[in-house]
Amino acid sequence: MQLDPCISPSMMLSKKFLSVNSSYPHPGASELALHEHPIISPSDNLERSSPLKKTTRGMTNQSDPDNFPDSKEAPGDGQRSKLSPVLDGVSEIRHNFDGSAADRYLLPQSSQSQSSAAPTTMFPYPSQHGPAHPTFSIGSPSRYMAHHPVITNGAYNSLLGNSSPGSGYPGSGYPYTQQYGHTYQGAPFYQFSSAQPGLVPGKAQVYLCNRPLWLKFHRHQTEMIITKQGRRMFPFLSFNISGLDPTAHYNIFVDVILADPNHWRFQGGKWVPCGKADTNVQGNRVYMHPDSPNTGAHWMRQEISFGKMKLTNNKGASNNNGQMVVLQSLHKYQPRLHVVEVNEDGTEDSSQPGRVQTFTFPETQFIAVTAYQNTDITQLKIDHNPFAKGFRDNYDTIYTGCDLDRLTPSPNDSPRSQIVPGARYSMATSFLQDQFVSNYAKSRFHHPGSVPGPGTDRSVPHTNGLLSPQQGEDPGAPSPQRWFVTPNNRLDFTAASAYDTATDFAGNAATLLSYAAAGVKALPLPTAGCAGRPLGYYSDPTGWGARSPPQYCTKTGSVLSCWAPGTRVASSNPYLSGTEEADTLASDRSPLGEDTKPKDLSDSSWIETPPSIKSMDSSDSGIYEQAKRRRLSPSDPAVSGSSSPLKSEVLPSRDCEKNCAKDLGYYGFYTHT
DNA sequence: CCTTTTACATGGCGTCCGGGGGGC
DNA sequence: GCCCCCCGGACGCCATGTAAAAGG
Repeated sequence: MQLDPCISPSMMLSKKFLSVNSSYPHPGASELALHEHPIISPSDNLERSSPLKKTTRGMTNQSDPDNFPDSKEAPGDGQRSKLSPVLDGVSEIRHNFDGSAADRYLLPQSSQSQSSAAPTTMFPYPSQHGPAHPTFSIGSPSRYMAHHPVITNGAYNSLLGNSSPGSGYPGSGYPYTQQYGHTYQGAPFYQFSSAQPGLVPGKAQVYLCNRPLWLKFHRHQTEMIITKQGRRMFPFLSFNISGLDPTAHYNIFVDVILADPNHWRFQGGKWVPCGKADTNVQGNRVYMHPDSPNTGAHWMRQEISFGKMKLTNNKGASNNNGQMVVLQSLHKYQPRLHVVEVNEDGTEDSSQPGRVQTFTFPETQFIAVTAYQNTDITQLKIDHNPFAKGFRDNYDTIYTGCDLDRLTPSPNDSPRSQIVPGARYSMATSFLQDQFVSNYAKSRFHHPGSVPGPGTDRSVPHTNGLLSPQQGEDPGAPSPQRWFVTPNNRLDFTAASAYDTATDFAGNAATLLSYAAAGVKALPLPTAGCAGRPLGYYSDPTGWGARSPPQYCTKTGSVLSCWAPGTRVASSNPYLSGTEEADTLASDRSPLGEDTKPKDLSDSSWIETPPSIKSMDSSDSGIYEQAKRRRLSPSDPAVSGSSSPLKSEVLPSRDCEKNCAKDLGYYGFYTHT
């Protein structure tokens, strides 16, 4: 992989976003998005007076999401219906970042093309037959309500206006449809025009809190179950936002649009396009966050979680359930986050255009299915979704990794606390565990000898399956449970300044921040290796840590500027980029003293391969193979041999260290591009 | 044959209720 | 004896993936 110096954001825009005139972004759009992250000076983001410095007034952010689990109960429902669109000069930002190495190194166009030349590639990124992302024109007011595939003149407000009286959510009223229809019509992939009157420079910076987990799924082509009654997403969408005006009011919602025009089928262990997507799908495609509308301070104070958002294939559900997003099975979708500035009463001020910002995270793409196709995805879901603990019957039996720093939910984790948004943000331990990425999977992803390929066919037994999370424990990685933050004590982006001073810890700033933002509950941290670890999340200047740092995307003037904190290019930025390719740089990282400590954080925040698992993986140990099986017989020697979780905990740290040492090999694997 | 639907088992949380212990 | 608090069990609910049946 060729790495190029940072390209100016404007260049990126002109080349990547503005020059696209085909109906769809080229087949590798997703990959491009994953690898290209224009880098700008953080100062650009401060174009406007820092909202954080402003005095907060009229805050109405005390609503407890838990009190409004349903759209019907959400405050301000009535107001939302009054929202009017601001379609002119909308400040829309396409936020494409996944934290790839591109955060630091931008791929040349040629590389981009190449990367996108393999539409069926499932690894490291899923097949992107055809465009991976919907395209839309900022200049097109219809983007918010285009009825697929035809863009209608409807407007954002009209959509809102269509909301059923009983539901404050646009869901029922949002005739949201696929946006990629825009591209069908040849609309520019991205369209920014500084000449647009009223265009407000991008203010918000958003990052996907649970991005590492998303990436894990993304590697295998994420699948999301859709049912008639609705199924929650897992991983669910969770964001942290900064750069909003603390006193201004915003509506934040997610819509799900077709990522490409294809109908997909899982054949031969991989997803392949099969015919055209059904574009005549009706139903709600929007999920308004229950807290909407609310102040910027509210949105920035905590994590914005969409854990209650449900996916359904029941078209009728769109009329009576704002929580439901109607999708079609075997279609690929792309969720998007929209931030709309509104008046205090929740109405949109049409006199001030450019108050809508859209953020797209390619790694959150998924294919809607009624039954899991790829067993890898199934296993990932089981291993990471606390609600699926019942299927981890080998969870605590065969894995002997050092689970002191478990990254994945333990059997004692609370699924609800992890998922329930709002007040339970303060109980973010749940979220940490739930959305957090265990290390184990990475081992297989990074195994030099087993380049992750397409998922196995469901009829095919696991031959290279996944290890249980427990096995994936990284001895050195601090468990999210051990990262503690005073409840409701948000670690704002400003806290990132700590990155400048602390070099002892490498970590996932994004994750930490998200957790902090969520108000991670303080937990006793008896573990020596982790106890006393400060709340602060420190990056390693060497680039070792912070693989998934907050990635900001903002727009300065007409320029879309995305950057990953810590990008090496922007030396002034203390953050480090968090990318898949970043892993490849691991080998370049200078040792950080003790193996386990500095690396702990990075591992914890990233999906590093747990030493224990890696070693097994690399050695093709029988245990590893067994671990990959969905179910293990308790009588299995490998299982009974380490039946107690405690046993794993008392494993000599020496073993962990030894295993950790082996990790380098895996990191190195990706180093060679 | 493929996809979708449905019933089922599992796990966990919240609520309710009763029992036990302690204080007044 | 009364009241309060704590604890634990029962129950309901929710969410999950699995497996079989049903549908096209």
